[in-house]
Amino acid sequence: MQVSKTLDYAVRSLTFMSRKPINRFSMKEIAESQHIPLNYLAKIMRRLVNKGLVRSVVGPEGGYALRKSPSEINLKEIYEAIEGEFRMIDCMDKDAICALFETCPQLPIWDKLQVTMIKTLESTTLEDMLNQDRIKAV
Amino acid sequence: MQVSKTLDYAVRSLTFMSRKPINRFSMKEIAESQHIPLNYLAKIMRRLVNKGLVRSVVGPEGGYALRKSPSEINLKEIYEAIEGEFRMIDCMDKDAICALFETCPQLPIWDKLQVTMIKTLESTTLEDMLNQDRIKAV
DNA sequence: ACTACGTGGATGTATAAAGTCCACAATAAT
DNA sequence: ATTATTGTGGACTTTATACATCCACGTAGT
Repeated sequence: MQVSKTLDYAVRSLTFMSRKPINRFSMKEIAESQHIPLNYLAKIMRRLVNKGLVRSVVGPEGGYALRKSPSEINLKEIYEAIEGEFRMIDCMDKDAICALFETCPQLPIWDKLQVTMIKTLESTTLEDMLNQDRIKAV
Repeated sequence: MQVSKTLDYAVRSLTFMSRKPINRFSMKEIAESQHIPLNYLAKIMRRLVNKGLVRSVVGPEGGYALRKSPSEINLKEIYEAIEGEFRMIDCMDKDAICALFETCPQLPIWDKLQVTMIKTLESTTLEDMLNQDRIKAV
């Protein structure tokens, strides 16, 4: 029940891109500013591109740009681009039919928790992150 | 951001113990009914005993019993017994001083999410699980 | 004394997360 | 056209953690 490093990297990168009104950030630029291994970031960016959160341009002067404004990109989209559909828990027997399914009192509870999480993720956008600047806050 | 199998095992076991007004469940009994490897369950139970959620009796006719009523045991306690303190995310640089800390716009957001999660976990008790019986519900 | 049962810790295994590498494709500048 | 730059796609390796197993020991009921 933790945010993976990979998801953190993705959020960081997108937040970084949200901060300046520039529409082209090179992978190198992002990787260095956010302390992310370049090749690993490449992999992450591909997912964001494929899921339509980010546009990419190849070649010299190439790089990435957000496809939507920061206020229109929420954490749920980012989560799903990186990790796939959000599921709080898998059934005991992940691959076969779970013998305990019918009398599984905790399932509905995890479901409820899941809904809560999804709603919260959905209602938090990149813009919200921008306004949280620690330096300002302190 | 997922419930681990181990936590699931713990919740299952405690829920199982909540269902009947008996105050002694052998490890074997729990393991079999919940399809949990016996030796692994042993390890889990030790944590629950150490954290004071469960009382144990050694020897013949020994076993486990809840120390509190199901309505007084919430998910947060169980989580913490198994996984330790709830943290949504670690700083980028887990072991050293994180270079990005001061200008880390996402930290406050993860904190907020964390608070939401903890509150929800805290307000859900074993008793809530009991009332969720799928068979009755359908 | 014997048996049933939990304890504690060491050890092993499987799976997933994190990270690396490289040949290739696209494009801007020369 | 050629070259330099930048992203792409996938294979591969490494490392960490979750999950699981084992066994010698302590305790208590008979």
